[in-house]
Amino acid sequence: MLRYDASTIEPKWVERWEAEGLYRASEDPGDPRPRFYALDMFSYPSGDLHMGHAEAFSGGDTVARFAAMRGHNVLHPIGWDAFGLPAENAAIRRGLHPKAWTYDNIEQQARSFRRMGMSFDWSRRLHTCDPEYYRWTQWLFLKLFERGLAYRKNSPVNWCPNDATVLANEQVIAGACERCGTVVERRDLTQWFFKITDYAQRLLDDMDELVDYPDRVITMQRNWIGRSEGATVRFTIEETGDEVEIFTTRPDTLWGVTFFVFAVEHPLVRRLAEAGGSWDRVQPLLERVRATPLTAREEADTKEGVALDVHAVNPVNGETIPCYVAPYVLMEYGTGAIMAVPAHDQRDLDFARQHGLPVRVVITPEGQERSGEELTEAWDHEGVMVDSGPFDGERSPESIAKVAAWLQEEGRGRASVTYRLRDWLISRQRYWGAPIPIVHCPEHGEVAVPEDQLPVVLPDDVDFTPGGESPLARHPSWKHTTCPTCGQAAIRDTDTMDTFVDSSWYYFRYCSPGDEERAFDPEDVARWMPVSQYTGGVEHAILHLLYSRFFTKVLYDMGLVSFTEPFPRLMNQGQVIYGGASMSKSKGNIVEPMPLVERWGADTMRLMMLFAGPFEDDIDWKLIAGDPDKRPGVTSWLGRVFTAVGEAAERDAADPDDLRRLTHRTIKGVTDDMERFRFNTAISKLQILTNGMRAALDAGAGAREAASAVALMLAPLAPFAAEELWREVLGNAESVHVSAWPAFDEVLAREERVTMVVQVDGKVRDRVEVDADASDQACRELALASEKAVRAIDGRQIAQVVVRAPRLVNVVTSR
RNA sequence: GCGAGAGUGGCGGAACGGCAGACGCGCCGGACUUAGGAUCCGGUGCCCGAAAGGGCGUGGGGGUUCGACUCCCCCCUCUCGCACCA
Repeated sequence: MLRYDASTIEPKWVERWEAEGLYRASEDPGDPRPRFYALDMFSYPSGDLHMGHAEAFSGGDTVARFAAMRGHNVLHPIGWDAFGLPAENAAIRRGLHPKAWTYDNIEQQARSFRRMGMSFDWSRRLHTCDPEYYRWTQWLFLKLFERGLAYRKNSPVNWCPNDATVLANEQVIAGACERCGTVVERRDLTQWFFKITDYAQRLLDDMDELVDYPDRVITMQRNWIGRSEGATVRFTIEETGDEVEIFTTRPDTLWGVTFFVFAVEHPLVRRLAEAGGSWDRVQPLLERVRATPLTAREEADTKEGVALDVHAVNPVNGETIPCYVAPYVLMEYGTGAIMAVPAHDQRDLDFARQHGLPVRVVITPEGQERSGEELTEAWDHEGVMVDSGPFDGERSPESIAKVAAWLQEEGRGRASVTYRLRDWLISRQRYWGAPIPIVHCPEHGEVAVPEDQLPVVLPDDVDFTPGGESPLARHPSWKHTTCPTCGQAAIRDTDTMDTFVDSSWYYFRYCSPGDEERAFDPEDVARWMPVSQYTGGVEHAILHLLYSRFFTKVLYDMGLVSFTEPFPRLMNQGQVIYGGASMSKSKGNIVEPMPLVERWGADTMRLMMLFAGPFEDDIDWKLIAGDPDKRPGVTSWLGRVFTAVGEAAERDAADPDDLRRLTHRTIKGVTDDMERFRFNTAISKLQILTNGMRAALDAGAGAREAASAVALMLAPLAPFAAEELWREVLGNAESVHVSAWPAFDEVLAREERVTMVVQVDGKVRDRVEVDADASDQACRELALASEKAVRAIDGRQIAQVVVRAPRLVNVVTSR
């Protein structure tokens, strides 16, 4: 009897596949096969592979293998997103150099990927921390700089006074530094930004091209970009004559404005406070807010604010209203100043009540009077405009566009659009990243490093522990250079780029691995891209995907690529959790995939992941794993597949008809499931076919056709077992992974006899075997002849008989 | 607060508006075994019943339909995302 033993099968095929170059994408221009670019979100080398990798790459690899068997020339590359803070911090904790730590992890992960049997084209392997790679990251920075899409400005950041370093928002936990627990401060630093806001509208519009995306990713991106339509209106400060613009989505409430509020960072605040004589009251507020960490700002309490003691003139009615400065108005959104309409905005109402400001109702529910003084909740629903000059009686919200048009005519404002999206801050005052290829010249300012001097190499001999300024700035010689323009002494930019810059273009590089002349060859990219199927975690639903979409549009504008969306199809795997919570070291609930692979095999690991449920759903390992020393269910199944295929291979008899029908029905169903990434139901159908083979073999019949079909369909899911069966047991010469996906015979796939359900008044009373092509009339007669149905009808009159041949007859009685 | 998604046996999960619980795990019983963490066979939603059979069942309540896990409305719970966005 043929026994299944992963430990002898799997290492053997890892080596043979490698020797045969089985997964190398073909660059032969004469290759007639359609291309298929199967892309997995590349790995971050923070240690060995974890369960999340195991699941995501199991799915991605299944997609790639299925595409290959369906006749595609598949590009399935792998690489490492290897720069960045997590690696740097982990290395510092261990007293290692980030480079050594990172490359060690990459090697470890690469070994694990091989052991798992991933069908990668290893010849395209890349690491974003290689100078050969980040040279082109720097080149892309320069291209953005040339186009005015990379610029420097002063911006507030989170600052840990103990570690003396800037922290990313994600590193601030409850207002404190994640490493030392010190309360984080706010500092203003000059930083590099990418002008992604220029592309806000295109990033929205082009979502139409994302043909197969999870809805929630679309929604999250849409919300993140946060487009709001409304109007920009110009108010004048009475005391100083300054003109101040505000953005509002509700220009129809302009006649209800009773005060005006500035954000604390608004550039006019100090001047106005001095003009109004309120500076001694305003200054403490500004200082307090400045000292508050950015992350805590958002939770800051309600309606504090200070009167500036100056006034704004409402351009629609000439009214004079008091001005305030308050933290609830954000400098980052709109213009950093707002018109306040307490009757129709809850925040404004809260503020008005706190500060004793008037409330004026200008939109009322149809036919109702409302007094502002009695209002407890702002009215933000539709209604009719009142006390609104020329617009009295107009219906809101339809009137919004009319008011905006009128503002424009009158020269007091204009219809406008505002986005929540902000420019992408890419500066990091940390060591482990691609240096920003800019030289600061005392005479010429920010000067691009000439392309032929790239890469600006990250030096190894750096004290990279955080401590006051960029580690690169502390290097004794690195930053000293000459200005490319004038040759005078100049200083390199000592910041490095956000890791997300590295990962925003790696999928282009895969198309032209090792190209020393350019980031990628447009012809290679034209041949392979856009990506056919992108697979990865939903945690990248916003940043990585948005940045990649942005980069692609910039490259399109540069004429280097002919498409504007890099990933029209995206598949998100769920997370692997444990006991309802994410796995983490502090919870002590981490389960690693490699021990499972060593013990039961990579095929078992893959099948456990894919059979656990729909690919996009979370997997709670605690619920599906069972005893780690006991043979998992999917392993037992592979064992049954082996014995059945082994017996079938030795038997001469033909497959019996009912097994043949089951085989073809299974091919049809599994093909459909695979196309829709329904791996769990595909596996279930293969298990049913396995059971069918067992029954046929036990009855003394053959099962060779079924055996071949099983081996082929198993190939994308359990590649080692499938290969062993295909080549060693069934005696095929070619690898199962370059064999054609099985075809099915429509006639055989159709069922011959089906179970017809007989219902009486909607309740199942009998089941009758009928021919699959039975007529309505025949089904009706059979149903009415059913003894059980007759008993259930119990002599009542039949009001209606619903027939859905051949599956169902429902006899409705009158009562 | 706003937005999105999800609630089905002991568990993971199946079900073009038409047999609810496929497939698997677990469990129960049996076979083979020195052994079982191996393998094979049978059973397994809940309740009543010896059985035949009957009743109840997809978070709760309404609705549409001959027929609803599926479609519509309201509510509850959970998960995720955003969160003073003017």
